[in-house]
Amino acid sequence: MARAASRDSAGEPANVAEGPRPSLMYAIKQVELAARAHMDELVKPVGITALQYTALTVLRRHDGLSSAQLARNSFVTAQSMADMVTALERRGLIVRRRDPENRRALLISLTCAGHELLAEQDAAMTALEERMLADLTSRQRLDLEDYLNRCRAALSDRPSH
Amino acid sequence: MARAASRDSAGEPANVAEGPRPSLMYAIKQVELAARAHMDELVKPVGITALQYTALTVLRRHDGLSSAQLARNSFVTAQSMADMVTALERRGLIVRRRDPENRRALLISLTCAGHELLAEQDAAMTALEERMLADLTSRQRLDLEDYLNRCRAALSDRPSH
DNA sequence: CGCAATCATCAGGAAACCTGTTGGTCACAT
DNA sequence: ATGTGACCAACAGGTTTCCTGATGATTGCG
Repeated sequence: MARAASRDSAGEPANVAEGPRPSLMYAIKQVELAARAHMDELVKPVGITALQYTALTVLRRHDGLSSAQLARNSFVTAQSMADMVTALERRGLIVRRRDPENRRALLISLTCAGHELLAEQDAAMTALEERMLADLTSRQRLDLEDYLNRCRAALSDRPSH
Repeated sequence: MARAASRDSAGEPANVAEGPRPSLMYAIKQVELAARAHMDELVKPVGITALQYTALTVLRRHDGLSSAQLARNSFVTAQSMADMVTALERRGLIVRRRDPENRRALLISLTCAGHELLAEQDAAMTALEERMLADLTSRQRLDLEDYLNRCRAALSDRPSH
């Protein structure tokens, strides 16, 4: 394994040349990296990556998305998402069918196998999130989610008018 | 461009099959993805990626880290980090020298060019973070940082004892 | 009808990961 | 002092994820 952050570079070291530098974006990235590392270990036995798992959960919530919509949701190009979609399709976790109302698009749905795979992971993922939030009160968790949603909205494009 | 999340898959759509599913890890990931997309656009003219930029900022705060320490900080293997380190070295943004007290390790430092590159990006990065936090009060920003740090700590290895 | 926008996809390539292995160095306990 | 194990860097070889650029099919609209 040896993936976990050991003790050396953690904590607050000695030679910090402090400044009024962006710190919150870095804090978010650190939490995301740590969470993703744990997620990767959880889903590795199933043979998918944390990225693929996330895409599957998005499809569970929003059945019938197209590959292009999925790509925008993850801030990648349609070509990048196509790689992952074909991989998931080859594994039999999703199926695609022509949109009857828009013959350009292929709508993606989870297969039974896809639903089952997600269901098997739910408990572990909930436990992981619970571990992450263990130090926070219910009130603080709600606030955190609210703050994060506001950050996401603020970063949406559409600078003005 | 065309990288920004358009309006279709955003917002709260119709067919949400809601459940008590992990939501905060997903919220964090979404903010990180959005921030990274913006960062990538900012540093693209300089010819580095958001990942490389982040590594440089880590080195600015902690001069003299080894490649292995850097790897742990980013939750990747030493081999993965080696790719990026050699890229940054080839570009003249960092230098490596043998640790006099531990002849295994190579300590990494920013070059003048590396420091200058970071200095040029500081204003834009601060502006980006300000935009992200525009909707939050000072108090809420402090709370958000505190909550995130607690999440990161809770995800650190060392389950018990 | 023509034209721009959108979706999927092919081609080719770069970046960022990985496993596995080797050799050098260090700490520590036989 | 001699293992032995942990650590660091690096080489080899490979996969996944992402990119730009181009193509063809479809759609909506002026």
